[in-house]
Amino acid sequence: MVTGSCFAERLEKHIPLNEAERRALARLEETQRKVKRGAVIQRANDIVSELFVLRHGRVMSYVILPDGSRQILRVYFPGDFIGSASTIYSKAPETLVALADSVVCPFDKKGLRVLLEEYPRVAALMFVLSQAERVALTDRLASLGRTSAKARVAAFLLDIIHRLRVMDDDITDTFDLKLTQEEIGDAIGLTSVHVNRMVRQMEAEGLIRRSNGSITLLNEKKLAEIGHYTDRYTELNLDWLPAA
Amino acid sequence: MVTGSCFAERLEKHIPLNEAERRALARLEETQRKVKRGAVIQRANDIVSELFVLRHGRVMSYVILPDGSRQILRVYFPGDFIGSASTIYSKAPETLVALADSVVCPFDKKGLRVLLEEYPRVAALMFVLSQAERVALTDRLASLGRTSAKARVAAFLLDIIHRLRVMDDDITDTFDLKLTQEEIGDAIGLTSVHVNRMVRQMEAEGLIRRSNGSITLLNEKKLAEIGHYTDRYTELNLDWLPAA
DNA sequence: CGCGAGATTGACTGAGTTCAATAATCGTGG
DNA sequence: CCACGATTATTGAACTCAGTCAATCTCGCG
Repeated sequence: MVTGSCFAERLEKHIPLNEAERRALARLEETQRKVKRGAVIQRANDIVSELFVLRHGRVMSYVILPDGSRQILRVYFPGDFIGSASTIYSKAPETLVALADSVVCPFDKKGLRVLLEEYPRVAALMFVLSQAERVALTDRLASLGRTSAKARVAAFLLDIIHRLRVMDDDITDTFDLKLTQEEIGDAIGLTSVHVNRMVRQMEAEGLIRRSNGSITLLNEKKLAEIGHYTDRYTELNLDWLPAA
Repeated sequence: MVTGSCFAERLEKHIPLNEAERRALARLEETQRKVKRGAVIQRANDIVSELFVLRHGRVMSYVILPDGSRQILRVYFPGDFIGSASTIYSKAPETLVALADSVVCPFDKKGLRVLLEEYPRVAALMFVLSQAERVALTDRLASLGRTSAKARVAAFLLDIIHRLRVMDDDITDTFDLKLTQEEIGDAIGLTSVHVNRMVRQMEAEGLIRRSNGSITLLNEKKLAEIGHYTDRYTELNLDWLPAA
């Protein structure tokens, strides 16, 4: 039997839930599906009616443009709600691939409907958290549109570590990226060659350290300055939502 | 007295509403505020608790990076819900400026709470439409990260005209952009000089025509091809939402 | 008519790409 | 546990798209 809900746990980082809400959210995670690293969870343009909560592991979403180039849209962590575009489109606009061996909990959008109908506070919360996603995306947009290669790498690394910290208090300054340099490039609009140059430069400057796949941020303050980075995950203010 | 709700009208482009829902939405637009072209509606980093429905005119949101460069995040049209980041942040992450003389309807986020609590179907609808915004942003992300200057201009123009068409059936192939070339550049991550080069090139190739501020798309098919553009506004499928 | 914002154009520069070759690492089967 | 094939990382050199700088032009408006 499932012990708890990853998604509820995430929401409770921001606002307390009551027992009924917690139970309702846990129901979304009743079905668990293991996916191996590299496996495609959802393919762009396939007909879908499922969405997912990511329970373990790591997932990315991307699109492939007609010329073959790839834009990675987002990297997801446990507790994230993914594939939500299927709530409005019958054909998936993006591909979902596991970056590490993962566990996803699929559920039909009809299941979401029941949740939204019966737990308006959860509906409000989900609407509100989708705003946080929106702001994160606009930050990326500014990063891609208006900052240098080095700034993009810095902002990307900071974004990842901040999001990991939301769910895992143990993380201090070191984390596993689980992305190749080519994937980093596809996320921030650079070639793998240039990502490499930036990464080595930052390493040479003592901003980061690398060993195996893991990265240590040696000077977060400086990195934030270089990347024009603003943390959008810790300062959420949800007091105005209905009480539990 | 207010005749109707711009926002409700927009929602009904996607799904029918009942009388009570319509009335509740109209309440969000009870207060109307006129803003002149160029006026700042909300300033980044100011403390805010208001959000807005745009009733008439046109508004843009942007951020200014520390080096002074600007990234325009989104252009808004009548019926759009703007400034929604104030639902989670007490300090505005972005600036809102009127691109034309406009009418916005401000309301406190507490007002949103009442709406979300009492009309779960509206809450669901708002959550779901925020997904459409998200997908639009990811399309822009792919555009900025992975496509050429010409492709970005093409995609940008197509995006604007498609969004105008959602609310205004009269629009065929001509529209007023109400943006300078510098602003277009700030929206798609280019300089005004290069936007100019692309625009003239596209004009010379017979893809668009310009007169005064208005633009005519002469070959939408070709433009969509160049810009790798996908229309995300007409194919929404919301059947699974609770019935009215 | 003159002013000022925006558009246009040309010459030059440079950040990031492309191409290509080599080195390091990883996963896997024997 | 090790060798081998396949990714992934690293580096150099040439190239190119878009940026920068700066001058000129256009047009709406007081």
